[in-house]
Amino acid sequence: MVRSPSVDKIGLKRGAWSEEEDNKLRAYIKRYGHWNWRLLPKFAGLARCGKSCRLRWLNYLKPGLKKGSLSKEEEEMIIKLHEEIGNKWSSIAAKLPGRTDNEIKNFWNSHVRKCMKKDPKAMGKTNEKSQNMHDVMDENEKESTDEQMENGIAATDNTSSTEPFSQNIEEDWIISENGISLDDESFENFWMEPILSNTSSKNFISPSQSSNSSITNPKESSSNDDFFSSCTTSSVTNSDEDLWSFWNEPFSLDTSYNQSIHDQLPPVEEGHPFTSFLDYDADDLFNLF
DNA sequence: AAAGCTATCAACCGCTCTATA
DNA sequence: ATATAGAGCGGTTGATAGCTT
Repeated sequence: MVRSPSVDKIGLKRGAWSEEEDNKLRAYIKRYGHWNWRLLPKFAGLARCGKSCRLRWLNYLKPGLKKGSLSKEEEEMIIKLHEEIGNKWSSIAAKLPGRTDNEIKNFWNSHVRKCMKKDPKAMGKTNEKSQNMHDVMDENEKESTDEQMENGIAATDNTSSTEPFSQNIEEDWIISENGISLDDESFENFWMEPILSNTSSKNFISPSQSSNSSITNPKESSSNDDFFSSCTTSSVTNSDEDLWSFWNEPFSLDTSYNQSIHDQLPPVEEGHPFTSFLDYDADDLFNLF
């Protein structure tokens, strides 16, 4: 079901993702968001291409994804939407919360194949006469439901997960009303692993997506002054807005850790000049990281 | 029990779209 | 208006679990 790991010509890993890689990617995105897929793996300490990271996140790691088989309602919805808009998998996925375009595409392709075997005539008319397809699928559905009933399995509830993410999520993340956050230990590991695993990555880019706005990672700064001067020196072209975004976006994830940092700072209001942040005592801020 | 076949789905590939300089 | 880079999308591939012979 998964590809065997391999390495491409520039040393980037391919194939199945390990749990460690998943954890790194999940932790990084939870902390900083996916501000730049191409650069993200470097900063997250992953030997993967950005595209691979993006796909892994969107199709597997992103919180809120449903795992397990599609429900009958979801299948009907897919058939109906496919009838209306065709192979617009992402558009169909948008109408099915928790489902990915890849999942829907896979479902469609495997079921189309199944239906073609059953009734090749129906498939020739799929687009203009999808009802035929629907009928065939209904028949298939009935059979599978019958099989399930014979085996004593509930036919309708297919939403329960057996995938690694749902098994591990409670251990890896604290789920609260405020969202999902790393517990303290994971957070500490995150600080040490993804960033330090690539010692050449002395800087990280603000999630405000400005490609030239780089701010020194406080943990990597040789001094507090390095960190704060990196926010202000003319060689770094962060605008007030960038700095505002840097300060707010990574910490707007409502993690308990970040919340505790915020709780210890005077409130910073939106639109407030960022320089007011720099009025905070540098040592205090540095220690908070 | 073993070999062959099929279905599933994670992952990759390459093209298109969009934003930015 | 054009070039370029990054993101997104749909098509395809390939490993493997499970089923059939």
